[in-house]
Amino acid sequence: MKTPRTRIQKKNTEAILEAALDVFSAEGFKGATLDKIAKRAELSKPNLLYYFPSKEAIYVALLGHLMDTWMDPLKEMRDGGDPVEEIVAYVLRKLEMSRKFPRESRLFANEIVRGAPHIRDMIDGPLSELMAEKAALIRGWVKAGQIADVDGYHLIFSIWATTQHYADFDVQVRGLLRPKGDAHFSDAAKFLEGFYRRALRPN
Amino acid sequence: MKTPRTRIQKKNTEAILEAALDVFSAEGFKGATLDKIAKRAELSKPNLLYYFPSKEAIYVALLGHLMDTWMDPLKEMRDGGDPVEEIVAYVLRKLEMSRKFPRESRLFANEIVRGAPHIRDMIDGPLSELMAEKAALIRGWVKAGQIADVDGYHLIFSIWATTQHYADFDVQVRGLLRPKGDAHFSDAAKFLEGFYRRALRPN
DNA sequence: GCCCTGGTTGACCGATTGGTACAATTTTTC
DNA sequence: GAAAAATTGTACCAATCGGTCAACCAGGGC
Repeated sequence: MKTPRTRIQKKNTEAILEAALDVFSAEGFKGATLDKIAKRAELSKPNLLYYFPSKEAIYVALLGHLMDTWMDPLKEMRDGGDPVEEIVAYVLRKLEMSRKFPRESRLFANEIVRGAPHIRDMIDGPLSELMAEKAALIRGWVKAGQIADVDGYHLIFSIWATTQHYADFDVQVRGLLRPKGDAHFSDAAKFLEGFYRRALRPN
Repeated sequence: MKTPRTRIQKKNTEAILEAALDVFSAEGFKGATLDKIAKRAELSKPNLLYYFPSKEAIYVALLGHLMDTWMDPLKEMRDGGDPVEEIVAYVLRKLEMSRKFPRESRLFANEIVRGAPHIRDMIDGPLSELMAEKAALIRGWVKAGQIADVDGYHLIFSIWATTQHYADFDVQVRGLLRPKGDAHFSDAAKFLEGFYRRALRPN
């Protein structure tokens, strides 16, 4: 279903993708069933397969749409003002993504844990290039003495890990922070901001 | 299968759990099948169900055995020498676990992402208590001015996230670090050690 | 030899699943 | 408003999966 031609097509494909995101992110690819997706989208199962050729096609459509928005925050980390603030801003942007799009984060996590069978070429291609570019940017900052001596790749890994943790391991975080209720995202922001600022401060 | 009574029982239950760890960690609970586990354990499917009452029982047995060893490194973080070194040592211990037991880490990640349906009581119980204890320990270090002002819970979350990332997202890490080959765990150790040391240094 | 207990298996079953056939219906187009 | 195209639900199929069952085997003690 590449170019929706009618209003009803657009509405239904959107409903399907929305429902599929719900189900796939909660149950994984194998755990999700077309019946569950159909029910949540308020469509019949054959109707799903009228808009998408297969279960896998729905999944791939979701992942494809996701990858771009997932890489955007990193693209915005540029050479400009204070490098430390630039990186901290990226951390907070990424954490905000975890807060606003936890389902997308879990879908992505699921795919990677399973060996990324559907997006391997994305990782080896566009993501790899973006990563190399930003790692080089960080290397430049290090050489200029503007931030502490860190490896760009592992710094970015640590940012991904710490921020996505709040989406992917949400149940654990909430379970352990229960007395504190629901305000843990702003606590996390405060912690990460201070943490990265101290760790990156030159000298 | 609580207490293996014969030699052959012990051998087979171990073979089953080993094979199940392989399959469950790679494909998730739903994605794993008894046939795959049986084949990898070189046993017949009914034979599996002679030793374990159900697929879920195998899974639960794995998780139960895992939780303890997973919490051990944190237990060892005690009040003693330099708090910064104590925390850094914990980070490296945890990273070493990711290197040596990636399947266990992925199994755990899978369970949590899915909402931890089988180990929720473990999280709300023993893990919660351990976490509270260690968070209090960290709070003490902060109040004594021995480490920077950080929240204990979020510090521990960040350690879990950064270290487990190398096991759970192994495919992505390897894909992006490809030119560097396989030695990325020692690079990660160096990065994390410097990172946490700088971020935790008092003042 | 014989038995007995632990261990093993091929054949099978019911439930679920992804996907299809097709007729019925609605919407668009002229 | 009728023909054409797009959309939708009912019934169904083949494959797969977790689990069962009755029969069978191994080998040590008598």
